[in-house]
Amino acid sequence: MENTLFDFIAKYISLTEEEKKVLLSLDLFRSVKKGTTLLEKGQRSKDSYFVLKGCIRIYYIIDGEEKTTAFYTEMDVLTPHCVIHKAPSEYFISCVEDSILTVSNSDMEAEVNSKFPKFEIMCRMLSEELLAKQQLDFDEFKTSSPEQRYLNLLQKRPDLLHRVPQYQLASFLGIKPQSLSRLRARILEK
Amino acid sequence: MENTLFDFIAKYISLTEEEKKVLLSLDLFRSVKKGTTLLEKGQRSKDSYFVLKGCIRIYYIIDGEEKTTAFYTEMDVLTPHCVIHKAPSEYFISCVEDSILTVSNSDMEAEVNSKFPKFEIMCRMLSEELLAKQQLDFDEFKTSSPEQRYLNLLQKRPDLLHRVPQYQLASFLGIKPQSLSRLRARILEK
DNA sequence: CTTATTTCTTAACTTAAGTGAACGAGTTGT
DNA sequence: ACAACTCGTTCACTTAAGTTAAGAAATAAG
Repeated sequence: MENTLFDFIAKYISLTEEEKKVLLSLDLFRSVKKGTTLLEKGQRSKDSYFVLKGCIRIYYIIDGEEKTTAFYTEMDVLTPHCVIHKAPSEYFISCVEDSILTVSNSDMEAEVNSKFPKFEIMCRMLSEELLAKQQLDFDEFKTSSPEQRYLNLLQKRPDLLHRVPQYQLASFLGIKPQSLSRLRARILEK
Repeated sequence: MENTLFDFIAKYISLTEEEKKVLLSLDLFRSVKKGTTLLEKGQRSKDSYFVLKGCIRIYYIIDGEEKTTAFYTEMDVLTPHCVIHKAPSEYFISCVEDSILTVSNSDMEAEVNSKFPKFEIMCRMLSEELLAKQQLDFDEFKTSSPEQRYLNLLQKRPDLLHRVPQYQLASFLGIKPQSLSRLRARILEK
């Protein structure tokens, strides 16, 4: 479990044993049950998440309807908008499966970053990388139809289709659950 | 012009006169004519852009059709995906209007960052902020209809509607130019 | 095990976006 | 000044997503 975290970090910087100890002393690991709400709309949380195992999602409630816009699975990092912009959260975060996460708050991160410039560098690299990747995802979404998006998801994150309820997948693809059902039936006919 | 840049930087860190001189000595400013292509698909560029004046866009060519997915105007920063991932670019970048930009390459940035940790911090803050903001934009796109997206753009970036050709706006909104025309006519009837 | 609740699918109908084509306005180039 | 081209709009038609509703299947609760 610790190793999953250290392997992830190793993609960006190399840590000494000392530094690893410091990290572990922060007591970051959390087990979270399926269905748990990690962040509510309106809250001013400072917590960021790294998924070691399991799956969490971002969702909105718009006109009384749940709209899931993002899923985070193994090795994904999620820093909520409200943490960065110090404003009440526009969305909810909840646990799709029983999960193991690291939870770190921004004050703590600021302290670690100032003590170990390495971490600052890692954070910069990571967020630059995520920004560029998300840009591509957004572009792909804009330039394709719901059916193409579904087929694309089938290629890129096939696990999601089984791990996650259809109605959450539907809004993730920007459509209604009924449309997703129909779309899948249409594809099978071919 | 230099002041626009320094004002932007001042939102994140404070610079000494010395540091400002170093920045200016890098000769970052460029004037670019409307229609100029800054980045071509397939290129392995290392250049990032900051828009002081004017407008640039990202576009793809898919099945022979131009698909514009993003516009960058005054005070916007653009680091192309290929710079971060060191891979050939998937998209083009071109100048929508005569523009004034700063152009900086990633080697230079790495050097500045290592000499002035302040810059490293600024880059981290900036990309975290952009990532969180883009996440919200993406969410809003997913959860709304083309018409809602258009009305939303009318609120948030009304200037774009006049600065940019309709067919580019259409793909930016995820639809065809004909649909945008129709949609606007529909709104006017109300 | 049975009941209740949630989730998924199907269907009929409505609405809006995609498609192909035509036309006029504006621009560019010769 | 004229032809060529680009861009925006409109129209008729096709296709797919939204909506409303009902029923089947799977899950959770008693």
